[in-house]
Amino acid sequence: MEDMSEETHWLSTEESAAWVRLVALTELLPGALDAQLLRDAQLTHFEYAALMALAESPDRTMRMTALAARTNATLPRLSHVARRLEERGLIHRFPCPTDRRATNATITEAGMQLIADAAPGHVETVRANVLDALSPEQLGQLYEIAGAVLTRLDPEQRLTATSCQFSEGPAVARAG
Amino acid sequence: MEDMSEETHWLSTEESAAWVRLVALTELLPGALDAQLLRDAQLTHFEYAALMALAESPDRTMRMTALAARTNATLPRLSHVARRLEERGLIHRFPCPTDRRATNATITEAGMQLIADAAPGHVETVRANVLDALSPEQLGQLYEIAGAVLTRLDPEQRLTATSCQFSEGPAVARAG
DNA sequence: CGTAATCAGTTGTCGTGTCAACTAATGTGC
DNA sequence: GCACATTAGTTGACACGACAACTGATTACG
Repeated sequence: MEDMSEETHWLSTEESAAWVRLVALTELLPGALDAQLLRDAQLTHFEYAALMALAESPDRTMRMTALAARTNATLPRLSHVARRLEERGLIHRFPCPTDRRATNATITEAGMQLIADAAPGHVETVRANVLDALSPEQLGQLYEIAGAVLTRLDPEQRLTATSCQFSEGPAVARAG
Repeated sequence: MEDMSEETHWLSTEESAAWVRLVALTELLPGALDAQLLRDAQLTHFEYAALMALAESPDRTMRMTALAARTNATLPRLSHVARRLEERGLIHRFPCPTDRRATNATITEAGMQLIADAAPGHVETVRANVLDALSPEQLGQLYEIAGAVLTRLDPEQRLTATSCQFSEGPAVARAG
């Protein structure tokens, strides 16, 4: 019963079982992250990630386009989010001196303070919902598996090209 | 340097690396699924999953509340989606005979036809973006890892209590 | 029983993301 | 150098999901 190059290659029992769980995971995890951050810092996980990206950048500043790539956002989405964050005083936007089309965004002191305050609770949520459930071996397996999948989903590695986010002495905690 | 039960236990390098990749995965995968299904069947992945759940149910019928739990939707969300699907003739809603508060939803023949047509492309997308990147060992590891995490995120196993979705002779293909 | 509490579902409002259109600046080719 | 294409970013209109308020039916209880 080989494929005729038109017949669908349906999922095996093992494939289907793993897939169902992965879908459930991707369905539930974002909501859990958003819920905690919204409750404790009035930030979506996306806003938190954007502020983190700025906080970890040289001069705490990034071009809008670079920040959009880093956070997997479209430019219009980032523009809307940036306007709201700026209205809250968490970031500041100013024209790029070298390219007058471009806009730079900087995280403010208030923004640094907010994510510094929010980071511990966020880390705790990550541990409680994910990391604490995994053995050290599984942590490494997850790293490999997610990396393999991201080769397909994110070939240019826009999202994962990052200086470590919470490891060791966190830049945010120091800065706060 | 033990915790004082108030100090944040920051992520290790390994934890941070795995976490960043998992976040990227959960960020990118839903968009990839939605993009293919919207292009080929004008369905979001959520709508597709809801129709699939109906198709696999006895009598192709489910209570709204049960369908909401099965798809991790709030009832208002499902109500809106159901109205749109009904307007497109893909499902049919009618009052439950035994409980006059309740509403039952049935997938129509047109709905069955649509997901039968959409399923091969969807399976192909799942393979191309995820399964083909993993070894058989990794598939099993993913199953275990996602299961462990879901113990935290979905203790009642609402999302994963499912008859296998695409395995073997798929009910949808038979029915279409 | 009859009243209160709960449950099932729908509807309206609002916040957020997507898409298309637009402005403005930079690069390209002849 | 001057059109033309491309790039960076913003804005407005629309679609979808969350939350709250609401209707109507069922259950709990005294």
